[in-house]
Amino acid sequence: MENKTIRIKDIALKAKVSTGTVDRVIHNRGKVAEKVRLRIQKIIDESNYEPNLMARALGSKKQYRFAALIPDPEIDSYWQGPKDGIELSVKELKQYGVSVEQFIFNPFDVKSFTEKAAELTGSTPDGIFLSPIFYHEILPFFEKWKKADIPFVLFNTEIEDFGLLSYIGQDSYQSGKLAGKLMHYGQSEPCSVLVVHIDEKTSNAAHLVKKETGLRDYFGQADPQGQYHISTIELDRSDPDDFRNQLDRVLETTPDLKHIFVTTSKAHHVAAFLEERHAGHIKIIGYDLLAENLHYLKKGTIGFLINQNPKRQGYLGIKQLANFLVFKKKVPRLKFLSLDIVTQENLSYYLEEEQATATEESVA
Amino acid sequence: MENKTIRIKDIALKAKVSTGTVDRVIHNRGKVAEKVRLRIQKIIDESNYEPNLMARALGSKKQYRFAALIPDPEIDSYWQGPKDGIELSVKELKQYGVSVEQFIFNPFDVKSFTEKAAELTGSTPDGIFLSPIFYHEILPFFEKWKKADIPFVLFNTEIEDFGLLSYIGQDSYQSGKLAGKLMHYGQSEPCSVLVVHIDEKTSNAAHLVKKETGLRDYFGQADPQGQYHISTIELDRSDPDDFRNQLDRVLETTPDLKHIFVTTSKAHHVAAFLEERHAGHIKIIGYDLLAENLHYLKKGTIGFLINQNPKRQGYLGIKQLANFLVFKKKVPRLKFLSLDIVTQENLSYYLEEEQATATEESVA
DNA sequence: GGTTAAAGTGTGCACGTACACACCTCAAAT
DNA sequence: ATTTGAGGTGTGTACGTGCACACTTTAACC
Repeated sequence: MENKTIRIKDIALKAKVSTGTVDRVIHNRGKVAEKVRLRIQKIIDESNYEPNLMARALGSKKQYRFAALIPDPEIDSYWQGPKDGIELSVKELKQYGVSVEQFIFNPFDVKSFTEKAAELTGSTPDGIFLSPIFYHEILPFFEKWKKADIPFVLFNTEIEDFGLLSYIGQDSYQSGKLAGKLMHYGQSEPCSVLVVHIDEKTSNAAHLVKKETGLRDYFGQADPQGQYHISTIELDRSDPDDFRNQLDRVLETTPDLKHIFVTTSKAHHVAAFLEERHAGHIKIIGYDLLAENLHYLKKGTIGFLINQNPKRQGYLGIKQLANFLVFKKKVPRLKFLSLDIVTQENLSYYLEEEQATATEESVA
Repeated sequence: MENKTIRIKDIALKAKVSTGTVDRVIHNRGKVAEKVRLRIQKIIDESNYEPNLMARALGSKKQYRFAALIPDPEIDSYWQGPKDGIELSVKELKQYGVSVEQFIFNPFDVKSFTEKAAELTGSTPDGIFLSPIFYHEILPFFEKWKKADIPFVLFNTEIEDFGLLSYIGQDSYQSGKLAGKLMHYGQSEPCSVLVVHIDEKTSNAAHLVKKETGLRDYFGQADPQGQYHISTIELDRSDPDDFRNQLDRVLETTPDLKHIFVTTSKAHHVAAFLEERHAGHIKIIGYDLLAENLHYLKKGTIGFLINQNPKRQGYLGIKQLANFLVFKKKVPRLKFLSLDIVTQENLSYYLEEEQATATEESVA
């Protein structure tokens, strides 16, 4: 019934004014007599007018410059995903005048991070997209952006309300629980479980701690008698000897170790170690579809990988900014991506998805 | 560098013709001198011109009428997913002049199916989207559509090449393999496994057979000695007594039964039966996030559900038609959706996704 | 050489919105 | 009484493409 799309022209006709005046009311610019403004606004509301985004984009030559602050994929290949996602969304959005400047920093170098963040801030972008992997260092920048009224979207690492527009990523706690479930399912007798944090200090990476807590809480509920024994170690590959020694010690002292949960995307390092030690009875659950991880997933050393959808995070993040700034839509403050369980058997579909997202999506 | 988007006007300028002539070359309509056509085509190719879809949609008042042939969600709630997906995509595509007429049939009544299919054909739509759940009955329609040059997209149930534009759904064989993996993972000693087909005759539902074959092949590889014993039954709820009797017989004769694989979305019926019989040690793997299934997933009777993404199937199917007809893009003949493993722990994200797809997607 | 039709080409408007500019009105200041 | 300026309002063009229409050229025929 409401077949006819209502246009500015129709509103103008109804309100007995020109399209220009309606335009002024819609965009809240220029001068309009209060009486007329009210009359027009009422008609707009009642007719639930929806602007034609295509015509709008066509007529407007406004440019939106976004800035993205991401770690160097050359240094940690995990970050290739978000980067690809960003570039994919740009491809789709450039028709609407959106461009994204990337600021790449070294994830192992705080100075590089702050430098690039400062550089980004200096470029006065219209919107910002970043992974705040250095918690303490990023806070002052949040303040600045807030003052300058530049919306920013976080991804991958969640930080509670600091004036951010929205967060995109996983619920770390819940992913830990899921890892627990996967270990526990089908396990007929209790065993020991090891949690491994690699290459990131838990003091500055709250999401790793959340993952561990999730796992422990799962067993807390599923195994109230505490028959499963859970221990934790922090490893650092910068000292290869220490890396092996620590793991060796665990293997020796924990003969009934059956499962290892690696909270970062570096599960493959643990897998390589286990193969070396011929400990094929121990299964690993880790994160992310890095080529190195997939190698061990196919061999069975890694049982499951939880996909954090890095590409989708990048894609949706930029989309989110565009939805807010370009399309003036309301955006959810929290966007939790699904916790995809990846095994050898369903792997290919998640890899394919990485490539095929482009053609299927569409405006809204 | 390649910053400037190239327009028809630019091409016309370069080729020393008017925009009208370029338009004729692009759309292959009207008369153009061969020499000029080649000259223009060359410039188009070299400049990798991409038409501005917004301007195109704005200027064209062409309407696209699609038709969807789907089972009645009132009768089998699984089909609510595709229906929602269809309506979601329409919401996004109506700006481009796309509308979809739905033809709803009774999935348990062949006559209803053929009737609606005939009705649909009579409406001469520009594109067709359907789930060909009655294999034999749909073939003659394929012929008709092929002759009338109406592209059709299949979903949910795959049928090999019959002139279809593309298929959207899961790789059934692979999903059976995945079910095998999930059963086998962590299972420390061999056991018996039961495959259950409910409410669909395997003779007319090739995808159910594929699932079973996938499961059997998994164990064939993972358990070459054949220590796991796999049996199959076909159930029909239209005869409740027979339903129970058959299951009871299996329980009696198979004391080491640990896993049941239900190949349709009806796992909840088996779960209800198991609870009645207090057979909590048997775990079920089934398909799809129906409310009834979720009930038992949360209680643990159902261990995993494989999500077939019904909503996404509907969404992408219509999108696919639009990509082909409206945006003149090439579309893949096969679009396998991911095999999502759903448990109690990651359930909410797949449910949320059902709602939140709308705002995130965009043209391309 | 003139008529005719077909082949080939150019022009101009429409789509719905944004925005610059021109204009009109009326009161206050000169 | 004229100027000034601000408050209001309308008009027209641009955005890139699709498409109808009008126009020009070419060749063929009597």
